[in-house]
Order: sequence, then C-alpha cells, then structure tokens
Amino acid sequence: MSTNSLLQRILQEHDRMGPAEQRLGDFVKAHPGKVIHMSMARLSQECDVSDPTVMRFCRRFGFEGYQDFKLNLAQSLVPSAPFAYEQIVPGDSIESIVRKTARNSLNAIQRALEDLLPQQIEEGAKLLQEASWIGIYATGISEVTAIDAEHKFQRLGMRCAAVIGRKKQWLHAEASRPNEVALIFSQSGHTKQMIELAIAARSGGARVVSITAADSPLARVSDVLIAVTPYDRTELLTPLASRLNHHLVINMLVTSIAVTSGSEFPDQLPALDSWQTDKI
Amino acid sequence: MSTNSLLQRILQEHDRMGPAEQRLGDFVKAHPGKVIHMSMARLSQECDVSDPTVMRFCRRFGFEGYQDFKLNLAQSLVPSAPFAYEQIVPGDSIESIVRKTARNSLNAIQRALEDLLPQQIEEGAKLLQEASWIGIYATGISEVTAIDAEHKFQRLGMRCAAVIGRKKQWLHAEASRPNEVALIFSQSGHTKQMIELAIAARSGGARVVSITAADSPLARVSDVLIAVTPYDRTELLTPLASRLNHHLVINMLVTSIAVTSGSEFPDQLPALDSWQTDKI
DNA sequence: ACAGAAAAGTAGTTTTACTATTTCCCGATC
DNA sequence: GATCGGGAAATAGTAAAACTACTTTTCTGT
Repeated sequence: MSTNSLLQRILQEHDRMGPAEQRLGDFVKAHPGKVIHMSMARLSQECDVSDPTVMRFCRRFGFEGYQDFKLNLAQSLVPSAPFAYEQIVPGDSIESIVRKTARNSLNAIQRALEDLLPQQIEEGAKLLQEASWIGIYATGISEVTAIDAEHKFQRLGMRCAAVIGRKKQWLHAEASRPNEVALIFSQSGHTKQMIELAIAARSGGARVVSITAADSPLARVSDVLIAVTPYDRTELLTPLASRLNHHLVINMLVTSIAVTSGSEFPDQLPALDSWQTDKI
Repeated sequence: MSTNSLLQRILQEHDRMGPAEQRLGDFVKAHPGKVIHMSMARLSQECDVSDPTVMRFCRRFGFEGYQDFKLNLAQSLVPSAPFAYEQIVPGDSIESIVRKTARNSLNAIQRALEDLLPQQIEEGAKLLQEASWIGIYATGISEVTAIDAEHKFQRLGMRCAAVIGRKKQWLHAEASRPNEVALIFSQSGHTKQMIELAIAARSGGARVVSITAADSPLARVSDVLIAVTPYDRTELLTPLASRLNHHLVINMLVTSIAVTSGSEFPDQLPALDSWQTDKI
C-alpha cells in the first residue's frame, strides 16, 4: 500500500547516505520510541554525530526540521499502524484482553484492505446478482458467517439459503442447476467437504463463488475466487480476526449488489431492523 | 478506558478547569492538527493565555510538558485523520466500496477500544461463567450475533442456547430460574421485546447481562451492562460496523472466561475447527 | 468584608532547534 | 605527487523555544 511507514523509508534510503547519517538511521530504526523523546543534541551525541547532520538527515526525507520529523515518526509508530499480532496469554488482565482483541481485529482489517482485490468482489457480486438462487455453504464456526450472509442477501430480496450440515449440503449441492450459485466460505480452502461440494455444484451447472485462501484446492475448483489471505500459524490463534474478513467481504458484496441494482441508500438496507421491532 | 483518546480526556476534564484552560481546551479540540505544529508561544497567544498556563494545561493530563503533550496529541489523531464515517453513495466504484467498508469498520473498532469498560466485561464474564445455563436473546440482524455467541460459548463447554423468535423467547424467559443468565444483544436498548424478556428472566431469578447502549431502558433492567455506544444518526447507516462491536464483545467475553478458567491457550479455543473437518 | 486558596500572569533562565561558515576527507586531474 | 574540487561533516553562533520561580489577580467561603 502507498502508506509507507517512515521507518521503511529510512531503510530504503540507507545506502544513499554517508556513514554519519547511516549511524543515525540505524539508531532511529533501533529505538524509534526513544528518539521521539530525545532532543536533537542528545540524539546527535548518542550517534557520535553533530547536530546539523541530524538536521540534514531529517530534511532528506522531506521534513522541515527535526521537530517535524519527530512528529511524523511518532505518528508512524502508533500501535495500530503496521503492527504485529499480539498473542493473548493466560496471565493477561481483562484490560489487556480487551485491548489485544480490538487491536488484533484492527490489524486483520488493515491487512484485508491491502490484500483484497476489488475486481474479485465485482465478479462475485455480478454472479450472485444474476443467480436465480444462492446456496451458502460453510462448516464449523464459519457457519455463522453463512447465516450472516443469508440474512443480508435476503434483505436485498434475493433468493438464498444458508445450508448447514453435511447431509443437507450434499442434497442441495447435488440438486444444483444452471443459473444457481454456490457461495462457499472456507478459511483454509483445504476442507474436503467444501471442495467436493464445489465440484458437485458445478457438475449440476451451477457457478461456484468461493471466499477462501488463494492457491488453495477450493480456489482451483471455483468459478470466482475472492481471495482472503489466511493467517499464518501464530495468527491462526485469533478467533475473531480470521473470520472478520469474511464478514467484511459479505458486506462489500451486499453493498456492491445494492449499488449496481440502483438502490438509493446502499448502505442503509441492512439496517432496517428498526422497522420491524417495537421500540419504547 | 485508559487508552482514551486525548481529545476525549480534554472534553471530560473541561468542567474541572478554569476559564483560561478551557479556552485552551476548546482550541485544541477544534484544531488539533494545527496545534501539533505550533509553538507554545503561538498557541498561548492564539488563546489569549500566558504560556505557563499552557504548561499547566499539559501537566494536568499527566504529561511532562508541552512537547510531550504535542507528541501524544499527534499520535492520538493519526488513525483516520477525521474520524468521519464515509458514506457509500450510488455512484461509488467497487474499489471505493471496498475501501469505505474497511475503513468504516476500522473506525468502529477504534471507537469501541476507546469506549469499552473492561470492568463491565469482567463482571459479565464472571456471571456467565457461574451460570448453569445461558439463554442468548436477540432480534433482527442481531440474531446472527446471538448464534455466534452460542457457537463460541459451546466451544468452552458451556451450556447455552441462542433463542430466536418471539414465542420461543417468551417460553424460555418465563421459565428462567436462579443460576441462569440471560444474555441479551440489542443495538439501541429500546426494543420492547428485549426489555420485557429481561424483566421476565429476572422475575424468575435469573441474572441479565446486556450488551447494549448505556442509559437505555434495557440497560436499566439489567444486572450487568456491557455498554456499547451506538452510532448517531449518520452512522446508523453502516450495517456491519454497528454489529461488529457486539462480535468484539463476545470475543472478549469468551477469551476472558477461557483465561480465568485456566486454559493454557485462551485464544486458541475457538479455532479448533480443524479437528473436526477432513483436510486434503 | 476579609482571609485564604486557586488561577493566571510577569519576568527571567536554560535549553533547543536551526543557520552560516569552516574544516576535513577523498578521488580525479594536470 | 601535489593540487584542485566537491561532498560530508563539524564548529560556532543566534534567535526562539520550553520551562521555572515568583507575583498578582480572582474567586470562595465564613
């Protein structure tokens, strides 16, 4: 993404700098959190460098001076930006659970924003929109995702159903016919049941839209793939974050369909609960 | 929450300050982006205030001085420069739908991180953990949230059920007895059915944990409130964002319960799907 | 109305960021 | 091989910034 962190730019510029400025760069990279609380004098001393050199170093990156540099450095350090998954461990306080959970979710969405390909969403939305019926398939905890999708598509007046459970899924997939779409959610794209469902649905003439990992077996047997990069081993531990992106994709699909079908307030549609329930 | 955005803290402290410091506070709130590039002298002049007053103002919030204050201010405004919700409009391209959806979600989580009170999560988790059975109630699109909660609590081996539909909900709520907990999800806290369910459950001896807006009718009839600030009119249009925070709360509850009950890998629990499904 | 405390301001000191100029280092040139 | 030249860095100096100690003003309560 275009929002290159300042620290990365320092790394890139490294070879184009003289030795004194390199020492500066190394120190800033190593202790950015310290630097923002240091004066120019202290920093220059720490790196065996004179303070006009610090000045030149800052200007090199397009800043007006040291102050301006420090401010931007501070902003690029802010926890939410490009930062790692924080594992939750047994001793954690409630407060840190709250913080870590939220931050991990932020992290997940940020990654999604960088990785998602709008074109895939577009293709998926087009197929879904043209379908006469949509079967929504998932297993395990992704079932909730399927139910969520069902709710939202039905709001748009579309014919669809979340199909849960092995036997039911088989029944529906084998009865597939042209003009229908099978929408499949799978984290890894390696789940046997889902791959077989995709194949069954296609042999009946239906199209398959999968929200799953790129380069997975499921991706290869789908007509349209919406690639959601799964999390590597460490990050797999996070329960919400991994599923969050699937919900995001659903929302993007729903909104896209609403937009292209000419709704005036595309993002209002799924929020109509208020009409159906009595309030006091 | 301790990670309260600086601007919010300024707002909270407003009444405890003298008129000069109030002028400062107002200016900082109005032009935070300007302030971070101003010197103390310029700021004090702009607010008709002497510069030791600026000093005192900064120290009031626990900072060492003006510099330190500016640094933290800069960090607190980094995330999405203006916190504004970006409405999706009919003409939007797929790409901007993707971007806006993701950014609105980020925005929602960030707000949750600032507003959520860990103590409420803690109280909620405690009650849920001690319950002999948990009834999970919701209507409309929040039903998905209820199902999600059911899935996750069951992973922990807890006895619970998502109760969907008016009549079923009545049956269950009226049969409530001590040691049971009713877990209620409601965006506004004004839904009649939910309030009545809460009252019914309590009169049967059960405790009520609500995830809803503070100061709402539902909040007032609950034993434990987990306050999730609802979105004002403009932001109500966002379908995912408003519900997202309820999912976050569920996750925090599940993790908290897992931690306090001594699980070794608290954040791994809800990710055990792999055990149940065949992979290829 | 007046004592006492809180709030804000004045004046002064130290530190800081930044500038202008000079020195050093190193490779190419005659 | 001394010299010239150009980039990299340092020295020295300045204006302004941040911070402190102290004084004055403005409330508040008896």
